[in-house]
Amino acid sequence: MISINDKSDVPIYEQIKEGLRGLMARKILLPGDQVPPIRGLAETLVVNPNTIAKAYRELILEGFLESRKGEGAFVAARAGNKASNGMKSVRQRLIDSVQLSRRAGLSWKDIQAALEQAKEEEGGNGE
Amino acid sequence: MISINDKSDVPIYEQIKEGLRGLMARKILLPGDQVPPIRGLAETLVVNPNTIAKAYRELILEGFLESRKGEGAFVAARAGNKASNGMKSVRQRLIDSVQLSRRAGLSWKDIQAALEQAKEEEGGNGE
Amino acid sequence: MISINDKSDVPIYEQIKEGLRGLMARKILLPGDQVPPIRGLAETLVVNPNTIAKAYRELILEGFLESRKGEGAFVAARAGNKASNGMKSVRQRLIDSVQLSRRAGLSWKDIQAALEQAKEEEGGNGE
Amino acid sequence: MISINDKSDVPIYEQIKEGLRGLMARKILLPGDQVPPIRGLAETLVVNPNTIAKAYRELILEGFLESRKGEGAFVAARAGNKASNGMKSVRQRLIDSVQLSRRAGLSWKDIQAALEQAKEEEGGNGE
DNA sequence: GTGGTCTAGACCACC
DNA sequence: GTGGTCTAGACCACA
Repeated sequence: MISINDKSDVPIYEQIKEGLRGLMARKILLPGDQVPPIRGLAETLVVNPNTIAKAYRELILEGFLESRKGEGAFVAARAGNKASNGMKSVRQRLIDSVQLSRRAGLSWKDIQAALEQAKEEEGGNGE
Repeated sequence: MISINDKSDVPIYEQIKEGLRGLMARKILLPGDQVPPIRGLAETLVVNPNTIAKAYRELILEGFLESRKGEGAFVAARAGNKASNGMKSVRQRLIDSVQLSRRAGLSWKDIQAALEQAKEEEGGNGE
Repeated sequence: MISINDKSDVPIYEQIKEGLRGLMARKILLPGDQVPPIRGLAETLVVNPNTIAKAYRELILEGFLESRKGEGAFVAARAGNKASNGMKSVRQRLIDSVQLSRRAGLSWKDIQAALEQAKEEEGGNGE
Repeated sequence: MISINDKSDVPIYEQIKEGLRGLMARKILLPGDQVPPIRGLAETLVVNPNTIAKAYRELILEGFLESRKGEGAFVAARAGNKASNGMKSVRQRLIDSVQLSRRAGLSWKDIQAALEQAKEEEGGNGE
């Protein structure tokens, strides 16, 4: 459902937030759906439960999730639309990353090639 | 020679390291060449000399540079090859970044658009 | 745990690095063990936290330590073996130093006497 | 006549000074003897002539050498006796080095063994 | 002039 | 609380 790259310099809790937002934006997680319990997700992702808790807490503050005591956390009503907004930072980070690669000497051709490689590694299905 | 984006969340000293490694990989800086003096580079990049020193020191530890006290820092013998290898990791990081964006819900079209934006922000001259 | 001689011309951060590597090589610090927090160690050794941070950072780059943000720094998996190897270089440096003393005209007797003096200054407990 | 270890962290000019002082103390260089010309010694040791010049300059200031314009530098009258005094710093450095090794985890036995090894590498003739 | 070390103190991110 | 980055400025060693 969500995958983590713990070698990335992107904080784990951010990766989780973005993973969940992505699932919402792509309508895989729909309003009203329950998101995985903190403990369970922490176990499957092998991260500290506090880290999951932080991700959920922020998503709640940002209005993507709602928590119901004793039941768990659920996707909020208009989360799908909002999720597209939160995506700006993801985009900016990607741009930063490209610019860093440029400064490190990669040509645009190299970068395009890397992009193709990422596409292939994923399974090659365009979207 | 090297450019810095101090708004990026990539540490300045890392940007400097990668910039220099890029110049080595592209054979613009050749073994034996002197790299700019710490204080001078600090002045042109408008950063603290310690930050440059940190970058240089790590490049020395990694074998890309050699320093001769009182003389300056110089590109090490096999720095070019090592830098080319290091380039692979830069590339890998870019791929990681793209994959992370995908997981966060960006479409390939979004990613391509972000790439174009990065190109424009840079000045638009393809390579 | 670690002792510092700030009158030595060996940099403090180097003394700290070697002290820690020694503890690893002697299996007093085992893989997974947490090393003292930067600020705490800085306080007990009466040095600037940056100096400790520099030592830790280099040990991380060399693969002896791992750091987890917000948690602390920990002894890396195969640190013990690496440290034992590193010990060789310590030994070699000692040999270099002895040979330098010889070239400077010290007799073997002088050198032996110096060794005894070092032993006494330490507290005299053989090992 | 003199050998240099450019991997040592002892400055080259110090190694040269100590080498010369050692030759004086051991009566190999006698008062009135001419020491090698700066250029020649720089060439044989493969170091910067400035470095030799610095060593000579300091030895002159310390009274070990005398320079005669147009002729070269010569061992001063009572250099032999004085040389033994200069040896204190050499000794101290050796002690520092031993203490550093101790802090790095070497046992006294290790250190004694290293000493033996240095002796053997030299040729084994006690003095 | 060069690089190397150290201090003091700030601010940030993460847990 | 933890480590990470950066600044400002000092002092030293070397060429």
